[in-house]
Amino acid sequence: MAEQAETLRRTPLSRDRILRAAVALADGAGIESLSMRNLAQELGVVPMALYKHVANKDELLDGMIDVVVGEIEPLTTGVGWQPAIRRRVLSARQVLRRHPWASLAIESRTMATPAVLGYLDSMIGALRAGGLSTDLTHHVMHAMGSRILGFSQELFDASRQAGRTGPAAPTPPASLPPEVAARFPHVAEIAEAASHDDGSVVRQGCDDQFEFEFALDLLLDGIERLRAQGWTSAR
Amino acid sequence: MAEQAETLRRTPLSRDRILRAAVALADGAGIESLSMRNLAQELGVVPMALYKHVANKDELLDGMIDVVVGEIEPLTTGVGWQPAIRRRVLSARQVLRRHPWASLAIESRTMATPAVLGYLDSMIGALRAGGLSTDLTHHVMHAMGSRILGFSQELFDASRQAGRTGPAAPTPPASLPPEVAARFPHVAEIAEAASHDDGSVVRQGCDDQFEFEFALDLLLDGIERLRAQGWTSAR
DNA sequence: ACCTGAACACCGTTCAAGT
DNA sequence: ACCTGAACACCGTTCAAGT
Repeated sequence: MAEQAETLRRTPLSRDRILRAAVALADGAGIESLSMRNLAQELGVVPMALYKHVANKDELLDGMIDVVVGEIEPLTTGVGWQPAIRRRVLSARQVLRRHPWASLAIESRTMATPAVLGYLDSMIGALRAGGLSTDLTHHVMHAMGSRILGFSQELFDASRQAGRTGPAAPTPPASLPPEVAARFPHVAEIAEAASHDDGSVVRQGCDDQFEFEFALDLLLDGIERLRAQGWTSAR
Repeated sequence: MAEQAETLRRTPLSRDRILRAAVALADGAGIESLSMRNLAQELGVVPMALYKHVANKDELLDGMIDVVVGEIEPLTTGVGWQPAIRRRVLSARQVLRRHPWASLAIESRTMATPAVLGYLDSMIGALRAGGLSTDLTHHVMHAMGSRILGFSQELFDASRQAGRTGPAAPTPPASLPPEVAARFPHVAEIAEAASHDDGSVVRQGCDDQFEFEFALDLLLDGIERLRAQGWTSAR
């Protein structure tokens, strides 16, 4: 009877409630814990109940991606294209850091969800408004790749480790085991440099935010140079 | 008895034979068809036989990644750092196009396999030999991200669609459905431009190779400019 | 000591039976 | 008409039983 009371009090299932529970589950327990069965249990319903609101697991993932993309700040108006794009990409990055599973999910899905298209559309609009030709804008969107959505596909990305959550741990380069350092001397050299370049003795690893902004600005500055030169693909 | 003869003729299992069969299976049938059970069947052995040579499925994936990385051309010597890096990255790209499952596999694994470290080590060596400081080299490696291994994380990447194999189909931008075009006008505009910019009437989509090289050169040229300026992070 | 069939603890999803 | 338990066709991996 306590169960009956609980059932009565429980908010009825809805697509929205399912998506928010799924995002919370993936954030908290890792994407590998997100199964239809686990999610149903979390919501206190039978697994099959979910299928009334989402067609299948892929559609669930698409919906979760849309929730995440919806958390990204809108474009700032009244500034140049470069700071506007820069600010929004960095906002996207903050959002993706709150949902570490999302970047892999975005990559493995086909990517045609309305929220993602809307995001891309507004970014393209900002580039066009900044004076980039359709030609340049097109290639720029390709060149930015997933970085336009705030993630970078770094090869050593701690947040990518299965099930990890919370703020990323310092990345490997600092403090390589001696046998690894001997075998890969060039890796060891820059790891050494990275761990000392703030003068501190403590190992610090890499500053993810610095690295992201370095790459972002390398791209944005290069793009601005092409725009100013009137670059065209001239195919 | 025919079975017995077959058994006798059959090459004995080895880690190497397992890895090559796994790569062939993933190439041919898609990564989603790669299960320990399927792989064992392909090799004509019982699933448990695989566990004598690989500890588990993750180690199998690591081994497969090493096979793929081993196919990348060595660095060209006797040219500047920029053409040397450029050539090798483009070689890596060709390899990854033969193994469309590999980029996602690389991203989802932790990435500390010896073959990958060896590859990164030689790339770092080439940058250092080209006169980049350890400081700049470090940030450049982060900025290149997965592009140093030849893949780009584009948001619309046909080769990323589950199970797809062979050369990538032309990417979406050409020929958007009218209702999509109406809702996302900026996306439609550059899609339109892309499908017409060679003067042909036929839709062509995006030239993946062009886009990849555009982004690669945008980065490499920006890096060369920083090197020439004696850039330092000055943290 | 080696090998392997059966079993365990999971999946996503279908479908028929129950209300 | 709606809901759902059981079932189906899979997983990766453990483990004990058989040789």
